[in-house]
Amino acid sequence: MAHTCCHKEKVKRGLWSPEEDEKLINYITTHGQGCWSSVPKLAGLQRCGKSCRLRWINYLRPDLKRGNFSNEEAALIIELHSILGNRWAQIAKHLPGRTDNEVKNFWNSSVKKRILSHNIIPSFNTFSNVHIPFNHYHHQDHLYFPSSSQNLQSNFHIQNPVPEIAQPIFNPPCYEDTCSMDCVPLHLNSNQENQISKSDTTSLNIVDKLINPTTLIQQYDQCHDDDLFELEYIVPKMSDQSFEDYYACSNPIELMQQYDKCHDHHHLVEFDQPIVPKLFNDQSHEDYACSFQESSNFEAHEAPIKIQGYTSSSIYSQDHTLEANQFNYNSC
DNA sequence: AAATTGTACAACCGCATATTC
DNA sequence: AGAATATGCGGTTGTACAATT
Repeated sequence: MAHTCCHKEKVKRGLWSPEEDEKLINYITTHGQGCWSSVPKLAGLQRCGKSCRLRWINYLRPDLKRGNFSNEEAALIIELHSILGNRWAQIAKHLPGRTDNEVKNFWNSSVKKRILSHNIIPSFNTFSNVHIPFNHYHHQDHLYFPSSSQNLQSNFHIQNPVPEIAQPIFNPPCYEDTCSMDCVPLHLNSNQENQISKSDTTSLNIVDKLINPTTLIQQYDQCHDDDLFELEYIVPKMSDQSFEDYYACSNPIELMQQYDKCHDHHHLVEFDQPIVPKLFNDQSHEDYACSFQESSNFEAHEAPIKIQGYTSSSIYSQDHTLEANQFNYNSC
């Protein structure tokens, strides 16, 4: 069935011929990108507008890089995928000259295959010791926590997911070395701080949204020997980070404007988007901790919190429950 | 050499959201 | 305001080619 944009026309489908490509290139280079639904008629193509758009964006655009992915690109895709999940378009925005389709195909062929065959998440080192030029992306776009609907487990079709309730095997050095969360340096203004400190329910909700320690440890126990891919959600470890180590989840221009407004670092609350940790160069999977998908849902006004005294040891209490007074909230 | 299987990636489909009328 | 249309996205399929049997 034809798309709505071309229901009146008889449309060709399948692979594009060189002649069709030429017509489309000629039209777009002459007239620019506009209303795709009118392109087929104007360009003399028996294709639907949607197909023309896809062909241009994914194949004919002059700024496309094409060719094999470099090790740096591969590592960046893996890194971004651990944060963004299957949001290929978002990932592709960080890879100049690459399309969402290309990234998706690359993931589904090369990376996924590697994961399934080795039962690991390929780390940067898997694709050689590359230096990820994150500074290049610092102000160009935004990063998000994983969405609630997407996670590694569903992406990889894991056969034996970590069970909801598992018998924890406590091994203190392991947590301290690999999974510590000494500080979650988010930011809060005084009003918000008061609101939170006056409401245990609210503060606990926020903490719970950020981290569910019991499940974190249980899951980590299940797979801390390089099977980190089995963790439900992998996020950068948050420890001893300053504002400089964070991105705000806004669009790049907005981010820069907001950053300019408050680069004295004392008015971060003016950011109206959640703030997330910046990815570091040379991070390995050891630099990651597990978090719940709900972490993506915390609201901007909830984000500016600082939690101190929150170590991986302390979160492992005997009855596996959290007490509100385990946390100190400090404005920044 | 032919048939089969595997792989990469181009293209399509359906859906959600945005925009226009 | 709501319907119609356009756009963008992610999942999936189709196809060409390579590798294997």
